[in-house]
Amino acid sequence: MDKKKEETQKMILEAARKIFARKGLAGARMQEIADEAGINKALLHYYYRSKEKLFEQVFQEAANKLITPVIRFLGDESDLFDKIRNLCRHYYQTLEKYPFLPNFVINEVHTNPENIFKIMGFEHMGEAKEKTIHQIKEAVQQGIIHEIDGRELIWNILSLCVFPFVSKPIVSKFLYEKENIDAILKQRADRTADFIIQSIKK
Amino acid sequence: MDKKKEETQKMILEAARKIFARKGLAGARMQEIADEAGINKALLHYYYRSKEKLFEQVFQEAANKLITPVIRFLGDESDLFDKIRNLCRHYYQTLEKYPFLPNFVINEVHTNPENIFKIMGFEHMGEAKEKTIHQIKEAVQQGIIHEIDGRELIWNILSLCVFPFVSKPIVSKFLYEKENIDAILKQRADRTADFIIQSIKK
DNA sequence: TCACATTTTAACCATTTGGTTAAAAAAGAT
DNA sequence: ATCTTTTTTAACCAAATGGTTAAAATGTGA
Repeated sequence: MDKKKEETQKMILEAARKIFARKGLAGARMQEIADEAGINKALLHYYYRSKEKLFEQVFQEAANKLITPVIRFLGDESDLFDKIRNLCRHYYQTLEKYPFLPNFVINEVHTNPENIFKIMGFEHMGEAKEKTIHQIKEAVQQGIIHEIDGRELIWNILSLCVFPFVSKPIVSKFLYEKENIDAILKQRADRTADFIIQSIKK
Repeated sequence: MDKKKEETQKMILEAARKIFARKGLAGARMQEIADEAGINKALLHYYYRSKEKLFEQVFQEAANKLITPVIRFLGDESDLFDKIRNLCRHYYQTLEKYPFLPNFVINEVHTNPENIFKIMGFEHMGEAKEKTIHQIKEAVQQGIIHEIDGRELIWNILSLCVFPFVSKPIVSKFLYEKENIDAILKQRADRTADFIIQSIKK
């Protein structure tokens, strides 16, 4: 009995993910989510009281899956180059599964930033971030990599990992017209890490 | 008399830009745009018949300002490294003036891609793109740069130029907490070009 | 079969929102 | 001053949409 309950809830969440990703919070329609989930509006509200509640749940779940490992990678003891490879692989792997996530964040961070920052757990980011920035500074001083600001490097990594997913529809149209862009994206993870390491390595 | 007409039209377009950027097409409210422009809804509809028309105008104008120069840069005869520097400078300069543009494209390309592709003039992109891709291939063969696929390199440039603007609110929060992020963004253009060139240069 | 939980149906409500309209008012030009 | 254009006011409409409700139907486990 509980199985069925959980199953429908999963169906709903999956449908909500899809629709919210395509349309954003404002653009998404409860009816559309219900249709996508193969149920009706009444049942949708039976499980998730309101659109906002549903959105929050979907968003939080996805954001945690992306951010928690990032914090872990930034904070661990591994070598800088390994760290970059780990981060790239994680981003590409996770975003392959949740390609809607960046659009989510981008969409909603512009509408109500305060709320979104609360939902995304940025609490433990501080130390992890500082650790990596310190590590970069050391690598510069030791002459392992070229002079670069740690935050700038992190921002570059983020850009090269996330934007390809954000720009997928456009790039697919004007760069990879008839090819399978998902297959191409899949191969990018390690090459992106190489691109970054090549740029900073002395 | 015509001056006033044009002025209000400009006011409206500027207000619409702001609101559409923050809320997207679906999230934007005509009343809000009217308020932002300092006029009333009736006058708004007097000048721009419908929300869709208004959006199309705003979008087209902005998109052209971004894309037309890109096509020019991709298609010209300059050296590959200069080309990269030109592209980075153009993106950073233009997006500093129109930071809403990427969100625009991202938002709406997910809702109705066909329509958006029509509005954005991708017609002349083909040749320009091919020219640069060919140039990259030659540079690889001549041993000037490391082995890299032209489209991949272009995608990287795009990511490093556009995503910083897209991610500004988030990065501002968790990387540059109390600093002036706009000032930091401004300095990124040339350093981004260097980062790219450093990565590919042999 | 009985009791209970899940799901559907379908009507309904309140609010928001894009858009219209017509008349009055304000501003400009001549 | 008068004629025209721009702008405001304010009421209004229709459609879409989030959300509710209650009863019927369906399924499930004991």
